[in-house]
Amino acid sequence: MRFDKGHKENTRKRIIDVASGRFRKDGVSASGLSGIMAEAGLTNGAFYPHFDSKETLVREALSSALEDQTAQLAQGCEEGIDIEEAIRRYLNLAHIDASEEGCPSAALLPEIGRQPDSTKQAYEQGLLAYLRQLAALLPKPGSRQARQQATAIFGLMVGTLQIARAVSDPSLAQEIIEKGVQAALRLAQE
Amino acid sequence: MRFDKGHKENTRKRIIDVASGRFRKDGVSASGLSGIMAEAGLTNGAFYPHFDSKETLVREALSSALEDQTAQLAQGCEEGIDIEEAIRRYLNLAHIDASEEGCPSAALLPEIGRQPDSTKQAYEQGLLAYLRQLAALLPKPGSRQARQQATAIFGLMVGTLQIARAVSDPSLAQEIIEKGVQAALRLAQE
Amino acid sequence: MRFDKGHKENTRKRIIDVASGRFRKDGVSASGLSGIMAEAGLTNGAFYPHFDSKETLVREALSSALEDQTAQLAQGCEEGIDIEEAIRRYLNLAHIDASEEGCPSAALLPEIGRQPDSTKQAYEQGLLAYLRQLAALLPKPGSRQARQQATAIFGLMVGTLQIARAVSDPSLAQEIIEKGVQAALRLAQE
Amino acid sequence: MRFDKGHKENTRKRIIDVASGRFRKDGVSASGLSGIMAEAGLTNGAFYPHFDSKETLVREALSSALEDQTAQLAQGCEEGIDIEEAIRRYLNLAHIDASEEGCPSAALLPEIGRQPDSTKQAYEQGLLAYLRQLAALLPKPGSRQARQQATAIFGLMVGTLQIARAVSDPSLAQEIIEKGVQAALRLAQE
DNA sequence: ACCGGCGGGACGCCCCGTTTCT
DNA sequence: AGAAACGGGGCGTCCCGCCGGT
Repeated sequence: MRFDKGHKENTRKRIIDVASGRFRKDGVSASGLSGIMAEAGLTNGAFYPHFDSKETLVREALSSALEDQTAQLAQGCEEGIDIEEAIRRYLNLAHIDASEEGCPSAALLPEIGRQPDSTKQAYEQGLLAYLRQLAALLPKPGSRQARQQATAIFGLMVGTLQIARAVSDPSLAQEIIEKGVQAALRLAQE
Repeated sequence: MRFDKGHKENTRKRIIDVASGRFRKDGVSASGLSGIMAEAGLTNGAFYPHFDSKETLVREALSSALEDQTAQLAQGCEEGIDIEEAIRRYLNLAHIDASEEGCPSAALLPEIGRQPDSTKQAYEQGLLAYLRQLAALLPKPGSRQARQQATAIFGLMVGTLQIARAVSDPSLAQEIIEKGVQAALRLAQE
Repeated sequence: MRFDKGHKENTRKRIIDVASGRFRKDGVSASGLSGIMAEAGLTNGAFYPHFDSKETLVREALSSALEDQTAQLAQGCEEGIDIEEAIRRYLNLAHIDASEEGCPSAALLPEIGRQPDSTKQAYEQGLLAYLRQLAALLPKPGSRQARQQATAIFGLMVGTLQIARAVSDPSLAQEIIEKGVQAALRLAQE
Repeated sequence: MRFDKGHKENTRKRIIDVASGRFRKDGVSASGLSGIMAEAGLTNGAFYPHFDSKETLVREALSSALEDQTAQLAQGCEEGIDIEEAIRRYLNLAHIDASEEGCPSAALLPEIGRQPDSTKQAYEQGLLAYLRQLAALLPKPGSRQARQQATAIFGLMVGTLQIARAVSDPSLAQEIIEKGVQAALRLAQE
């Protein structure tokens, strides 16, 4: 039946998931609501009962992507991975092409910087949660130093991944990735 | 005749300069040609005698911005700055807000990654020139190692600047910037 | 049972009241059903059990507003007002801004002229009732002449109020109103 | 040839003429730009080089219609018509159905009252010009009294025409019109 | 022949009136 | 009576080409 209890929540989540992927793949301003709704199996008219505006969807999709990312890392932690493994999972050739499911920061940071403050706040929250998780893998987990180390490592990984995505020569991209891994490890060993 | 020789070149350059600033400020897909042409003091119709399409303009504006950035760094080298000063000039509070005249990579990387290959090639060229210039400030200038170090440092700086731009709390931004400077220095000292 | 008998009637009346105000304030075609239902404390889905379509609501809301207007005038008659007082109550500065509760004719006449015949019939009915009430204040109440006089006086008042509402200079509006009062009195004195 | 000198002015005027008719026929908010542009033989994209927004078009179309109306009356004056003839030309059965080419005030007044101030100012200007022309037909042309008389007469005519348009019974409409003519004449004879 | 005025479609986000299923 | 979605249309703006004027 079409209108179960919880149906609306499911639909809403589906829209967010689709948007979250599209935004990362094509960018926010290049992603139209029609395309998102169509991929979610809905028509344009069904958007506004769920969200006030595209801006709201951006905020929610961003938060959702960041939460997923943090959850994935937490999952890794439970599997007992160390910081090196975390870095290698991020700076990974597969990650270059899978922007749709990849790091929202690497895919969207400059555009987030142009969003209204409410969106930036949502990003900030998600980012800090992720950094806490990342810091947990460092030598002195929980310390202020660890969080700052995590920040720098994350900055390096994001920039490196973006550069690797933006060059046209795949072997150059690979080289950049590898060098990024080494530098990240160095930043982690202190 | 009505138009001096070189008039067309000047016009073309003006368009590129304006576009270069707008793209960095608002992003490529969010910048309309009308706005660019208007800011350049021209009408829409004057665009196509100069460029095949928006894509071409993106390529040219990107190259232009990268050349400017490289030239600025070269200027710094002639002034005798060291790598620390170069890093501090890049990771600078002023740079957070001046995206219009700032680093095109920090402003546009994810979008460049979504451009056609010809644009990525143009970016790659400009990037490599910039990295050569940056490597010249490192301990063993010219070495392959220096270039790879430069790549990592640049990745870190780009990522750090973007993150600082995307958070809503200015003091957090400042903290991120500072920690980025220290990490970049560490990457440079080996 | 969940709903008192008469609950449906109450709800229906509430929708009509809200619509009646909104239509006069914003116009029919500029008033959306969602807004009306929201103001009535209901959801969109609750509309169609009460009315076939927006057109039906327009008809009912119009009749309702006209009846209110007639009732108000009847009330005035019982208070013993004369025609001059009736005119002054209508052509009143307060009436300029209170379109939401004011004369539906002044607020909606051109739009009524574009409605389907059924709506026009409803308007005609309400109008004639109002004019009968107005004619009762004239020298020869009940006579055919009185009704025609009332028609002319009402036309004058409606047009005058509309013009006063459409000019941007408040003092000009006031002047128009005053001159309208005098002209209406002259039409009444024969 | 398509791009003569003055071509743009012609196009602009054509859009205004079409809009002026549509607004009077269907109302402002019920008239879409697409329909207007299509009737003008153009596509949607051609609208914005001519006008900033629909609001601007409304203002221009309104002014244009008022000027036409004033010019028609001036033409009548040159033909030597008297005030009675002017009233009869306005309160005319043909005028009921020809709203597209008829009095913009009768067609649009309530909607004008809901427009932004700039539009109301444009209306006010056009209205005053028309009233001056109408006052020229009264006993003491040029006097302040004549202008105020003209205002009242115009209010009466506008209201009467609107009411005649809004009732569904044609014979009732005719009766209203006739009574309106007589009342207008009475207002003029003082 | 260069330049640019002007128009063409398509699509952006937003919201409408309406229907269907619970 | 509510919940949810539909399909279409609102205005605005996009990128781009067809032509005349200088």
